[in-house]
Amino acid sequence: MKDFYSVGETAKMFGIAASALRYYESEGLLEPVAKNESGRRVYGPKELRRIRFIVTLRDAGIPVEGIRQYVDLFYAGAETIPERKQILIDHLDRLRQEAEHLNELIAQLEQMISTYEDTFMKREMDSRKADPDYGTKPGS
Amino acid sequence: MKDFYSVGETAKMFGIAASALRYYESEGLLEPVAKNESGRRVYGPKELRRIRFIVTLRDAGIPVEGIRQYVDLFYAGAETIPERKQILIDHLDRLRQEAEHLNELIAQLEQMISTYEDTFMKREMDSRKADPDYGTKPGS
DNA sequence: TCTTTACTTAAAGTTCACTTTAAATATTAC
DNA sequence: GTAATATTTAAAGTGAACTTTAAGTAAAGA
Repeated sequence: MKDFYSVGETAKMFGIAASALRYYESEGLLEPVAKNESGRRVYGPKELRRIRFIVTLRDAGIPVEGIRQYVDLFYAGAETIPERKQILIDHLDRLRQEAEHLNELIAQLEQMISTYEDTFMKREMDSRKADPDYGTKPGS
Repeated sequence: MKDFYSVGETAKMFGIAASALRYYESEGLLEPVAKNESGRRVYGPKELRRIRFIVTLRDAGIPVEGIRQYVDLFYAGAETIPERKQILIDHLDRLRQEAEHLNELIAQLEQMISTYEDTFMKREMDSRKADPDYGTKPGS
């Protein structure tokens, strides 16, 4: 279709806010975007590719600062390819650890919900022994 | 060992900050903690059990506000057990979705790192065609 | 005893990633 | 032509979950 888009159109394309695009630019994730005669940003195919890349990494949980470093390396040239790769590998490690932790939490919650199904709720925060007021309001 | 602990000792026990304990108290996750003659907080077995419960739920990603609701239900009595259970089930669902999303992201990053191992880094943000300056600094 | 460490409160500060606002200009829709 | 919508900037605001600060009191260690 078109080759060039406004900030609003571009934002909609990626499901983000126009202000987020300006923010990415201000943070150096995107090079200064070209402006038309009346000072409005014009996004071409090159910008769209970079935005797609940024959105992917953001979605993967890489912080804006990390992406900025990555982009800086990109501009530093091909000799930074191993370093860039390492950034992705490091983040992959973090994601895997996170996934592992998440699975532990899931197991813990499942335990809370099913194993103690009938009795746990009576003991969750206090045992009957320790809290004879169980089941009554604090001041009653 | 001891039956009662200071805020600092208690915090250390759970690997959180003393200020976090005061914060939880201020947010109604913990009932007002007893104070000694000189106005300092004293944490007994009952408090320790509740703190362990709170820390577990926080670790599971349940927001402070959600835990406050849970605690309120606890004080409302045994008839709120189904509702409390539902809160945990709802959060379990959220965790499972999160885990699923995380696995997709992991697969995506693995793809980025391994499938395009040798060529991807040259095409990640731009293709050669679209960016003939690839590998040089922006202004060169 | 002297000093370092721990605790108290209320209130302000922090971090991250944006979002919102304000005031001005420009474009689009009717 | 006019009104509504979109854009611009810099700067301030947001939300969550704490953390830090300030000013004061108390307890513990040498």
